[in-house]
Amino acid sequence: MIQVYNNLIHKKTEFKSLKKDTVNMYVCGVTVYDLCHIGHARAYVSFDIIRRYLEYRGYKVKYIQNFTDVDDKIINRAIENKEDPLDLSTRMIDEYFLDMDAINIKRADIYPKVTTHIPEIISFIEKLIKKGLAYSVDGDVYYDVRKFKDYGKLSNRKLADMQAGARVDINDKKVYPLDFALWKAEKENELSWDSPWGKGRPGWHIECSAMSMKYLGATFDIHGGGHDLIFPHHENEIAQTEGLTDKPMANYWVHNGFVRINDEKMSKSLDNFFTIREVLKQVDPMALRLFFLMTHYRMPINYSDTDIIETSKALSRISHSLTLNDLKDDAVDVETYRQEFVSAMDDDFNTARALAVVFDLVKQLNKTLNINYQILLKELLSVLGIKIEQKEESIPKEIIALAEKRQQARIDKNWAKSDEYRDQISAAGFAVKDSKDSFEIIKINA
RNA sequence: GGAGGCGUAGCCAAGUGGUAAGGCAGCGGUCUGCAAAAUCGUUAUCCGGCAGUUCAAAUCUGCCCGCCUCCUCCA
Repeated sequence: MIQVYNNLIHKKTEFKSLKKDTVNMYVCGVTVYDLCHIGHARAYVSFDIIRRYLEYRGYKVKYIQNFTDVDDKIINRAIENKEDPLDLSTRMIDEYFLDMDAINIKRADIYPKVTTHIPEIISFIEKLIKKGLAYSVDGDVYYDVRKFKDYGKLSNRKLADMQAGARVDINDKKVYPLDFALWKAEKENELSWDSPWGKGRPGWHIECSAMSMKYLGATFDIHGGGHDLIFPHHENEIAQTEGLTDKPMANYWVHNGFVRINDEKMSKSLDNFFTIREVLKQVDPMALRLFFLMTHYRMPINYSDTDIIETSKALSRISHSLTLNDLKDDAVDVETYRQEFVSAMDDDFNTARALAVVFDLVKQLNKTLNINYQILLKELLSVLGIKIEQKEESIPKEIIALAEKRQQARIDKNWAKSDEYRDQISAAGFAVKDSKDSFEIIKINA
């Protein structure tokens, strides 16, 4: 039995999909105005794992993830860059895939974009107005938050308490301060579309309601995103969709914890973020993935160079045991390991626990040299999306020549000479690993 | 002010009533000319503090201390 922590009710419950063998999930994607940072990486690794595990357990998963390709940030950045906003967003989508492919995130079934769903968005807004949940003012359209009785149910807050916080926009057009924009009237020559309310563009939240409705229907199984999306984004999505349909939008609301730097939230405004590609210059992409998996997805995770380097060492332990060959094929009990893995993952996708099984398996494989452990290990790693490829490191000819000279010195038992060559090789950034009568050269990661 | 989370070995991190997973580092052994790499073994009488419930608590209750997030765009 799979248990999932549902943020709507703040507890773990048994996972039951609407349709027997299918899971429909929608994960909020990125606003494409810049390169992705490792916070994004964590989010999409988390949901990639959920998706992969559900598939492993026999579900057919339909996975939708949007791109927000029109919003203030994109427009502002495009102005700074003196480039067309849609060129910017298109470019960043390509960059997104480059990063996510590197960390082995399975592609979503559909990546809907705001700019290609304007008619759906407009029609959604029209229905909300018709139902009396939204109103238009001077070309803007706002959601009338007080008309939706469940407003605040996901983030567990009351309208009155939020006003006390008093950090809401002061905007004369709104009837009530917490009302939010569904449609924004065009500002001087900004990117805009025709609508019943004049030229303009969609507000942020409406896209997810309109697009999830289009691809997954009124109610779907899992809605995911970062912890920071709970309010206002997901709260507003619920208001829009459930206000319109009077049905639950999603049965399970799942949110991943933040990546922190020095115990503070990593964010662009604090300027303490690392992009995915910066990190991948330092370590193997799978080390980054493993780093996330070592901590449960709902917990905050502190990022540091030291920690990620430790993780690469753990990763090499796994990769090494995958390279073992000439293994025995005696019958061994492999099922116990598989069951432990499944029970860990069944428990709200507890990858930290699941990895303990993986490492036990590595140890068992090293000890017994039995191929059946290796087969299972490969199976479990693929569920976790850890793809280990035997990289052909290109070793420069001169390094090989040095190593060969050293090997001759070893045969001659000329240890002084041999050590000298080894020093030269390591100075060049390589290490020689000796075995009985041969050697291997590996590149040392800086 | 309102809502929520976290505090477990040197570091990272699971564990939510039955007596502390796993990783990294450290230590000891194997291998090696010596190393490195690899490998095997080992490493918390104890879970922020105090009180309480219980036969039994890291796990439940109360209070306290420390840290973080959300309430504005944000994965």
